[in-house]
Amino acid sequence: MVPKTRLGKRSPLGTLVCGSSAEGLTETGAHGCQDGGLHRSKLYPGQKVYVHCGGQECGGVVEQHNHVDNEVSIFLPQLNQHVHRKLEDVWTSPTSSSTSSVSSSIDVPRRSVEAVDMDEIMAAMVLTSLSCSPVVQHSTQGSVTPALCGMENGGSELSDGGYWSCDHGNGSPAPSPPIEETDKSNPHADEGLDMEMDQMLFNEPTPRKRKNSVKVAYWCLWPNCGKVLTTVVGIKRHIRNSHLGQSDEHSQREEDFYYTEVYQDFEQTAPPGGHRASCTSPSPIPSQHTPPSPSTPDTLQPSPLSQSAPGSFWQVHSEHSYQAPAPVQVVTQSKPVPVPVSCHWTPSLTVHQSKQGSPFRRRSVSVGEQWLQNNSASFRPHPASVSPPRNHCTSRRIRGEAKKCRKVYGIEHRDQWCTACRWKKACQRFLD
DNA sequence: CCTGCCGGGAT
DNA sequence: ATCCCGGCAGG
Ligand SMILES: [Zn+2]
Repeated sequence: MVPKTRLGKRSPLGTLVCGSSAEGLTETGAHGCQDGGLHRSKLYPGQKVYVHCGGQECGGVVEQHNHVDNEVSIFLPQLNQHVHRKLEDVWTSPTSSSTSSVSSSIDVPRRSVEAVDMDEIMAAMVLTSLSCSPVVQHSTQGSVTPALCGMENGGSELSDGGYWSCDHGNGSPAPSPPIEETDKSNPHADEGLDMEMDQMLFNEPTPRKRKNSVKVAYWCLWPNCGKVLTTVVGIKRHIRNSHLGQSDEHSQREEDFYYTEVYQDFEQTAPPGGHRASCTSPSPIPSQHTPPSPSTPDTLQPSPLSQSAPGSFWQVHSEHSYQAPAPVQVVTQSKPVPVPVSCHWTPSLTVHQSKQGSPFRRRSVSVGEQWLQNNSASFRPHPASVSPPRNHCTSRRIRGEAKKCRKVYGIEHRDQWCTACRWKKACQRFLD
C-alpha cells in the first residue's frame, strides 16, 4: 500500500515516494554465450576481473561469487554499477578478445597482493552497496524484469526499511541495518557484512532454489579430507576449523576455495519462473495487504460498520498491525501497476508477530507506539539523502471508502477512535 | 459543508 | 515518545 494519493500542495512526500530515477540501476547481463563445460573455479571478493558491458570491456572487482549458480556479482567502479555475470562471462585479464575466462585461469586460492589493495578500498563500498542490492534473487524468478527491480531502488542508496528478495522467513523481521552502513570505517565491518551477504546470497536463495528436486552437497577439497556436508555454512565451518585454523589470519572467504559443491539433481530443469512457492508473496497481488489474517474486514464481517466497535477480535488485531507504513518504501514503484510479483520486496511490514511481547491492552492503546515507530522511525532515516523532488506522481492516497473511526464512532466518542485517528493520522483500524 | 490525514508543533 | 491540531485534498 503505497501512500496512494494525497500529494497536493504538501507533496514533497509524494515526491520522494515515487522518485525513482533511472540511473544506478543494476545492469543485468542478458548474456547469451552458453558454452558449457568449464567452471567450478572460484573468484574471490575483491579480485579484479573484466566483463563485457555495453559492448566494451570493463574492469571491476568481484563482490561475490555465487558458485551455486556460477554467477558472479561484480562491481564496476567506472560505471559505478553492479552487474551479475555468469562465470564464463568473466575474465581475469583485460584481453578484450577471448581466452582466459576465469573459469580456466583462476589461480591460487589466496589473494594477490594488489587485490588486497582493491579490497580495502572497494570492499567497503562494494559490500555496502551490495547489501542493499535488490538483485539478489534470480533464477527461480525467471522472467523477473530485473531492470525494474534494479531501477527502483538503485537510484539512491537508501532502501531503508525493506528487504529485497525473499526474506519473509519468520526469523528476521528486522529489516537489517537500514540505510547504508554507518561503519564503513570499521575494518571489521567487512566481516559482518560478509556474513550478511553469505546469508543472503547463499543461505537464502540456495535452499530455495534447489528445493526438492536437487540434492546438493559440499565437498571439502582439502587434501585427504573429502568430507561432505550438506550446507555451505557447514562446510565452511568445517574448513575453517579443521583446516584453516581459527586464526583470523585467513580471510573469511578463503574457505570458499576449499570446497566444491556437488549436486545430483533429478530434473535439472528447474521450472523457470514456475513456482515461487517459498520465495515470493503467496498472493499474486503485488500490493502489500496486511498479511494473513483478517485484514479486510469484509471477508469476515458484513461490514466494518455492522459490528459495534469496541472489542471485536479482528479489530484488536488489525489495530495491532498498525497500518503498513507505506511511506517506508521510499523508493518503490510509484504506482501499483508495474509491480512484478517477482521482485517484490518485503517492506518492514513484518508487523505481524513481531515485537511487543506485551499483551495488548484491550484496544487502542498499545497502538500509538507502533504507529509512530512505523511511521517516523523507519521512515525517517534519510530525510536528506532521499532523492530530491521528482516527478509528481499523480497518485494520492485514494480515499478509501471505508469509514474511519471518526465516522464510525462519531466525534463525540473520540476516545474510541484508534490512536491514529485521534491524532489525525491515517486510520489504522479501518484500513482501506 | 465533512472526512481523512500530512506536516508540524508542543510537551 | 506522545499527543494535538492547522489546514489541505477530495468528496
Ligand atoms: Zn481509526
